[in-house]
Amino acid sequence: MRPTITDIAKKAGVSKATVSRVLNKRSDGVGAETRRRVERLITQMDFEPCGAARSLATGKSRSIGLVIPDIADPFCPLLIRGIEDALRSRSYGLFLCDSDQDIHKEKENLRILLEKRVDGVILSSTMSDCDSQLRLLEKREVPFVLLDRIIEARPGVAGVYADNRKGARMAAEHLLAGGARRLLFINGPEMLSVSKLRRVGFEGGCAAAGLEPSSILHASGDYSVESGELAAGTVLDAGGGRAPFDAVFAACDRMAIGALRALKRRGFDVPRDIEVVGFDDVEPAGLVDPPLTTIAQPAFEMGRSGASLLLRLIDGERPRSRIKILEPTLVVRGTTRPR
Amino acid sequence: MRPTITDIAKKAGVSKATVSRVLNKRSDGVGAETRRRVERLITQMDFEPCGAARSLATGKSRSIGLVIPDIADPFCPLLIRGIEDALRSRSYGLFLCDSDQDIHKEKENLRILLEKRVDGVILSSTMSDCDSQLRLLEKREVPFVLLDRIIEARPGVAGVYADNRKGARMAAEHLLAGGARRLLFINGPEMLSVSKLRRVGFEGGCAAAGLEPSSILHASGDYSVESGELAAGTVLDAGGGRAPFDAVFAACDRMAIGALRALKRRGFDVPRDIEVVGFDDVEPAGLVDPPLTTIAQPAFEMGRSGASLLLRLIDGERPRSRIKILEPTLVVRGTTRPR
DNA sequence: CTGTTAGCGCATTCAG
DNA sequence: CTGAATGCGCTAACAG
Repeated sequence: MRPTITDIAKKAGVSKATVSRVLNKRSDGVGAETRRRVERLITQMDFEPCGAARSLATGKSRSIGLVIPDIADPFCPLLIRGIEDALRSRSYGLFLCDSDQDIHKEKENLRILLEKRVDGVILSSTMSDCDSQLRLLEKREVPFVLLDRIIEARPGVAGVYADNRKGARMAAEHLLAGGARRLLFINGPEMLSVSKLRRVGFEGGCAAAGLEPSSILHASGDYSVESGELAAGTVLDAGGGRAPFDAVFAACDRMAIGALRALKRRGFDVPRDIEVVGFDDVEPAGLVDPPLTTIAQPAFEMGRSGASLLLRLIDGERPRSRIKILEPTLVVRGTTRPR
Repeated sequence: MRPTITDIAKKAGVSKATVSRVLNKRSDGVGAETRRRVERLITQMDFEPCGAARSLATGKSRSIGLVIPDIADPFCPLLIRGIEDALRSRSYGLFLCDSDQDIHKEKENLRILLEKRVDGVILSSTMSDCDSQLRLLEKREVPFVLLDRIIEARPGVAGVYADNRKGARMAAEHLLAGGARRLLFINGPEMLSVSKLRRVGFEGGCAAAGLEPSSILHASGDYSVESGELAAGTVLDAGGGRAPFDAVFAACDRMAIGALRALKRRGFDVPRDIEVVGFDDVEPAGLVDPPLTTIAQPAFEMGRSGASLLLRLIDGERPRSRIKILEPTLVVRGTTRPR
């Protein structure tokens, strides 16, 4: 059987309370000699305190939950890395839930997390226009922070995001600076705040440069490579032999990679004939040929600061700024010409 | 405050025991009328049982732990998908731990999981020649299954793997069938069982075709793109203008992609001049140009069956076969010529 | 500095 | 079919 605090106490000839004290590293209340004796026993029997019992007694579980839309998205691992980095020092556990882009599974996952009595939740939601998940969390008074994805009905809640508007604007500016005037914009599902913001930013960037936003060609995909290829391919094929655009901006790298493929398959030279810019800067972006010029999101940092914000909320702090906007950066690679 | 079983019991005018019975869906012991009343209250107050209390009372936590070497490896998400798939139906929680390729962090993670009192552990270990982690688990009698990575000192423990030897042999056969005779083999760290097996398989495949294994050029990397590029580049540059090999097999896709890049940068035409085969079949493999021919591992299935095997062990079953070997498949894409 | 006591929320006997 | 009692392992007052 696993040793319990009682076993240790007996063997050490002290009370459970004393063992508990050394376990929790309380500096006061235990004599140096006693402490050493107990500590020795603890490592000797290699006793590990029962999290469940602790949790029951203290009301905190020392674990948090992470709910993400799709772990297969290469953006996620970076977030998780950042989260783990922030958690490690505090030795918190991380419950991972993939909601598979399904709002029902998302709620179901949240329920499970509540049962597990996680101390807090990091939520990267599948939907922008639904806040019933949040009500659940609030009702239970479980601290949470939104990551990457905004929930529009709740502008004030804690969250960490990239500046999507700005990033998209940077993409527009970069393309325009290269001389492109006929643009194709492949956006993700508009039910995601992220998509909307990127559209607004991109159109804004164009407008600022005197380009009629209505002149922009629009297409949309679901953030997959295939959808990007399909979107670009469709527009291309509708245009007969000549391409109806000379640059494309896709709202994520995967779709940009799809577009790149569509272009190459039809014999266009990227970046000479047509330029391509993506968004995210996930691993595959640097691997395709030519390597993708893209707007990089600081994913690791996003995860890290999201988790540390959550930890602060859990600790009962009331940080002045509960919302953190991270700066995207333009990473120029091979799908745009040198300026 | 969160409602407890006691609150429900009071409001329903029954005892806690009765509420507990309906909570656990015990078919016997509760009248239909009473049951309905309690159920209504439960959803009305939307009460969720406290996992910690349950765990303490029953000795099981309804959650398992997953320890992986590096979540940034694109192979992981697929595993996790499979695991979640198997877990979902049983509504188990999943604790995720990334050990960052560090055996000490791996043990540390295991400790945390033990404290959390997970019902079982899925371990994809960072090292092949170390089994002290396993002793910890065994001492605590926590069921576990190994995933993807073998621990050599423990041939008998439960695990799910791909047939690495066979996969590598298939790679050799494919390359040889294409007429290649001068081979470069870029392997991963030999401290990983997976690497050893792939080497044995590859050399075996060559030998079977009458190719002296000693004639194979060897290089090694750490499973990263950069290391693959470096390895291939070094051999290439040592060979002067002409390549000292006409085909390369890398022990993982990332290194193969790196090799591909090294080749292209030096002006070699893949697959005309030199052929390349990878291993894993992760997402980037299909994205590079030309798309990578590779040996696919059934990662999702690996995760799924690993998790369901673990679940069976947790349930106290003694499955006849505690080891499952999955079949790899050859995926022919663009880095090898048509046969 | 240390021990005693009383729960935390639930499952599980055992009675009725 | 239902209730009362007990304990899971630990922490947190409160005494001494």
